[in-house]
Amino acid sequence: MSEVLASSERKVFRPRPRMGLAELMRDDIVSGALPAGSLLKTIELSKRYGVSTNPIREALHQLSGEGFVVLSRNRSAQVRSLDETFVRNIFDIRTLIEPYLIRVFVEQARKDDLDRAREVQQRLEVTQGDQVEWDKLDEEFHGIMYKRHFNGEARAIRQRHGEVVRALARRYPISSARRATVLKDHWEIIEAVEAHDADRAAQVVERHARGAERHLLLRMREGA
Amino acid sequence: MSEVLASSERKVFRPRPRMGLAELMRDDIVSGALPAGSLLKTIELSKRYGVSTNPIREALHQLSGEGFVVLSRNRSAQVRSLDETFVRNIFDIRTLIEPYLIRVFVEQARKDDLDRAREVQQRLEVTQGDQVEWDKLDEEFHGIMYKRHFNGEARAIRQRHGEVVRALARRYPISSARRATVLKDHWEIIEAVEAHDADRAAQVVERHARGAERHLLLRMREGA
DNA sequence: AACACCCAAATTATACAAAGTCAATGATAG
DNA sequence: CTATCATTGACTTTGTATAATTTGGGTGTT
Repeated sequence: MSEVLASSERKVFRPRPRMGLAELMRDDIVSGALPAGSLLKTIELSKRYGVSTNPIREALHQLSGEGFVVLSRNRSAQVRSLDETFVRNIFDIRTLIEPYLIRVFVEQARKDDLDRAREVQQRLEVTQGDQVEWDKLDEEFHGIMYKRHFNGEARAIRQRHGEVVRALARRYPISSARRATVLKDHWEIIEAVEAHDADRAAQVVERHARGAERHLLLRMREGA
Repeated sequence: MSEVLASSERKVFRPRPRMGLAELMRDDIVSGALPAGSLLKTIELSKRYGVSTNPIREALHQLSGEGFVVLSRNRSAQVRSLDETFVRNIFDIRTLIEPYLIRVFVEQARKDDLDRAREVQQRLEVTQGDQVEWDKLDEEFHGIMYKRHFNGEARAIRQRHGEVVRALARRYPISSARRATVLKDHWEIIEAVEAHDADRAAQVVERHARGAERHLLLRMREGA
């Protein structure tokens, strides 16, 4: 019937544009490309990301579940502000969860896990300038210790919070002093795990998280 | 142009059916109406709930964010199994978060909060048979102590986990022995808060949560 | 200032097209 | 003859498009 819209004009069902529209949008939120408080209108977003409104709405629902946007009926979604309070909240939870996670690793750590951790740690030592590479290795280091924990819920919470923190850290890069402290903490964690000292490992991990929080907050205050 | 579909046949845009399709579906999941592991096909669901597939897809995304269903690309969503492992995982996290939450309440508790808590507690004492009423009051009791905590992320996690547990508890009702223990725990919490003893409050709350976990697991094993 | 009205945007319904999944079927090699 | 692998087709999800309708906020009138 209607040849008005020739096939040249019609958008042509991008098969798998998606390796995560929600992930894309989350990155844009945390990186500041979608500023806190801004109104996310589905049509604008659909233009911005080159998809129709349906996937946008689904992504918004997912992000709402994750706490990055606030939905209200018949109103534009709003970007959740990622301020100091938010960072503090996230790190409070992280400070509870990470010691809980590491205790299991102390008991179940295999030799090849520890070898891998040491290897990653050595690569961290020589990674100087590159923030992204550093973040990747740091996540891998901790990921080795948590990835086999039975509590998938806890792992998921830590994972989500980690993504926020990493994205924020890209905005406020790490100092070299902090890097040195991180490296020291990591070696101490490895030592504690090798010694099967769960209490010490948990304690170091907690201190490690608190240190990361303090450093990020400091950077946010002076860098904003 | 097309009058082919007369208004008699066309579904007529239900104006505000939705105060939570996702909530409806979540209840059906936790209550077992949508059995664990079953495949959630969007068309079937749209018939079941009397809406079109669009809202269904959005609800599925939200439930996926909340962890009740598992989405994989190009495959039907699957209902997450709410088994013992899941309960244990949730309570592990709850056992970390609730003591953290109560500590702030010990410091900030107002007189009217405590009065209200006592009032709710007295209503709990006389609530015998009604599981739903009991759950409502129990949630209100703890809600009083947590609702003003600054950490909205932690509150949200606890809230979500609480909903699951309550829904499961409807399937495996509480025993009268457990009720007595809960009442004793609650008075002990009130006492600790009044005495400004954060450590004791945290300790009691942790024990309270562990007790709830043990009781629910027991019921699940014998009741299934 | 109170009120009605209008408009932009969201919400829902529906239809259709493209692409992935899965299983059954059939062909082929050993 | 049997086991393995490729093809096919039904079913399902994912995406695009558009119409009908509600909602909430802003605008203008009294």
